[in-house]
Amino acid sequence: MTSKRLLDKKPAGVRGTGAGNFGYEGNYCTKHNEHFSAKPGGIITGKKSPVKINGFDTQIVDACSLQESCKEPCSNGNRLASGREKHYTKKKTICASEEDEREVGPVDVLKCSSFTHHLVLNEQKQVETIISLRSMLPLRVTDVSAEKIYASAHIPVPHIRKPSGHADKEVMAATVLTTLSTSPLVLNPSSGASGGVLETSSRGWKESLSASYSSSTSGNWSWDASDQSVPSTPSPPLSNDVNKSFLAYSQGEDNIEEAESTHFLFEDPIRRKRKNSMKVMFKCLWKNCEKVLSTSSGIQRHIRTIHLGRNGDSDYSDGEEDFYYSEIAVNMDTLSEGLSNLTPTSPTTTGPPPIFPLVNDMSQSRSATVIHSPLSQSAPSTLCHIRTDHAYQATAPVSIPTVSSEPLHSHSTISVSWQSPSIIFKSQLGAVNHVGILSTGEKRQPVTHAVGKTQTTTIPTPKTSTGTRKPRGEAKKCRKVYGMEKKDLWCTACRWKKACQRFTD
DNA sequence: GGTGCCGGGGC
DNA sequence: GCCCCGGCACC
Repeated sequence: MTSKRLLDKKPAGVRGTGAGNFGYEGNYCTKHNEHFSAKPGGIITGKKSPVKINGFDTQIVDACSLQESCKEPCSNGNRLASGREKHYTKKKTICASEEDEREVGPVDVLKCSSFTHHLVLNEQKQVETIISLRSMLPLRVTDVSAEKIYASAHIPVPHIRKPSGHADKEVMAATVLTTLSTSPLVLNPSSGASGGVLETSSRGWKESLSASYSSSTSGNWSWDASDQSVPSTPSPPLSNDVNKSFLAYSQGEDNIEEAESTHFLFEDPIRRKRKNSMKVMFKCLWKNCEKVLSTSSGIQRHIRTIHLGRNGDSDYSDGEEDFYYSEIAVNMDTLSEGLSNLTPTSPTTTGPPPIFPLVNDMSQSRSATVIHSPLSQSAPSTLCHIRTDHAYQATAPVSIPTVSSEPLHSHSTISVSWQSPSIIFKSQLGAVNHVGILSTGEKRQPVTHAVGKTQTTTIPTPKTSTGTRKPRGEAKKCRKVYGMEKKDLWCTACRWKKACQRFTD
């Protein structure tokens, strides 16, 4: 998901935060795999149980107004009431901010103490929504017209802003997210598994909290003005921050992607260099459909016509298509690299042509796997051997057994024999599934990390490209063995001042 | 200083 | 893709 897209969505997401509006309209921030179904009357139910958070009571909302309000904002793409199983795309809109809830005034406000929380709405019907943590951020867009639209006649619409504590929480949330987004734990792709990210991020979150806030005796959080430098790095626009950092929480795999966008925002030269090779593609998430198109309009049209059975010529879109496709970033460099690596260019290359692992599994597990594991998906499903005595590029026999029959999240083992730098295979899908930060384009890794390690250790990190140099081999090289006078006996790599291929450690 | 080799450039 | 070389780190 691109930050841009989120930004684009934001105005719609926060629209109508006026009084009386609970901010449900279109602001159903969901996790990817959250499936909702619509009950008669437009009541949306989720599979999760309602949760009371921090002891706050639930809100009472007129169901009709809710229904009404949840239709309108679907302009942002998250309409939930079609009755059809929705495949939510990763591009999510900004949830109703807590600002919304604060505006409500007397109505008790749910506090977001977890990544998602659910609002239970009475009037004999249950409504659950998932509202993301980022909803706590001060996204304040006052739209009077939206107020009119969404304000329910049945809901008392206090215009009194609920004071104190909520604003503090808002600031706290902003700081938390800011801190997260600037935390190396989040930014560093080497954090590995998403679980680790969550854990470490959580820790940093707590630490940053304790560092950023001082708690008064009344129990209210107070902002320490002297500590506003806590987000030690220049903060990008807060709205971007919201997206990035929250996703680090709620969408484990997404943090990779989001971290990438973070780098964009921070103008990291390295990232920016690679950014040029990134191309956003749009993948149809419809079951058994792996259509990937380069334009959103194209994929929308595809979904409309193929899957929704609508008139494809019509540009009219109610946004439903948005649920059925996902943006994926394709690293064109690694794409080409992977293809060239997998192509049996060497006469000694054995084995069948690489078969790209197919997206069936992907489409089933959907976006969660889109950026799941770089190597498990990037490696060809066949055992790929490359052997050549010549080219230093091909270096050594590299076998990458991967198991296409296993779940994608199972770890593939990478075995690289002898000194050769490990070749990170990037098949087409691998490149596609590599989103951002994992696709460093690095082909070579220090050999010390290459042998007998799982994929997590072979995932290139930006740091590996700088600073760490391959230790010098102990074995004599062609130069020493043959001497300068017999340079023609040297291996090609030695002649080219590359890593010797003949005498390896 | 010699060596290994990475990164980059020319063709 | 082949070939070369500057430059850097290691020994």
